[in-house]
Amino acid sequence: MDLQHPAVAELDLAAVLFALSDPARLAIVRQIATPALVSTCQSVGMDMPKSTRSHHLKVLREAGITFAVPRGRERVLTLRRDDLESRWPGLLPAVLVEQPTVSSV
Amino acid sequence: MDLQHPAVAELDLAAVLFALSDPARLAIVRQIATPALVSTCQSVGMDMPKSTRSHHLKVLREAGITFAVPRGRERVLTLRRDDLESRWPGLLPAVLVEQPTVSSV
DNA sequence: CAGATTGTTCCAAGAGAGTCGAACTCTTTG
DNA sequence: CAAAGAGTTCGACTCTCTTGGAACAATCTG
Repeated sequence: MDLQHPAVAELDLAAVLFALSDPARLAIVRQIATPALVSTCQSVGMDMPKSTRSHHLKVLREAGITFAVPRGRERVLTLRRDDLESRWPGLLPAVLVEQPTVSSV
Repeated sequence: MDLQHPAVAELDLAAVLFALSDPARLAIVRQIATPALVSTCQSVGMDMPKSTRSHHLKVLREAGITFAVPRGRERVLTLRRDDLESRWPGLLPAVLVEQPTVSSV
């Protein structure tokens, strides 16, 4: 059960974009991005079954978007902000921008 | 055969990321992004059958990434840089950054 | 108008992705 | 050691996406 995180040089843009292109995963990423909030595998995406959540977390991890560090029997999730920033500057911040609600004026 | 381009307010981040997450479409976007080069539906992605190309261009257009203007019997393709920039600042430039080749040093 | 060019649409086949229950591993705790 | 908690993996189902040939629509040209 070794956690495999791709190296920075191995990151693939298409894979990163694909991982972020799913609404459920995008929501998870936004939760992890929330400061002053320690995310674990089960603290995010609590609206879905754990097998589904585990699947999405795997996609994010293998794309190089998240980092999972075991702590006790859980895993602390963080975003690989610096790695992503060094590879595609501005990409992650752009995606994390709060979406403006469509107002009628 | 009316070309439907979504309005800026209707742009969906997940849809945009999904459209960009395909290597073939990403290559097409990079070609269209090339300055001093007028792109048309058949000048891009010449390595694939035209029905496949048409499909990818439709995905990009409906996601709001490209704009197609009829000119004679062809269509001139442009990127909706300003629209995307106003919605997710920095996103498109980040994606268009030239990928560094993985060198062994 | 006939023919060539540009691009779309339709259809079918194959591959891929999302969902989720059930069984499993690993770790902490009593 | 037994039980509970956190995550993963497996398998099956469904749905979507990609691909590409063939037929079609629209436009320019001779």
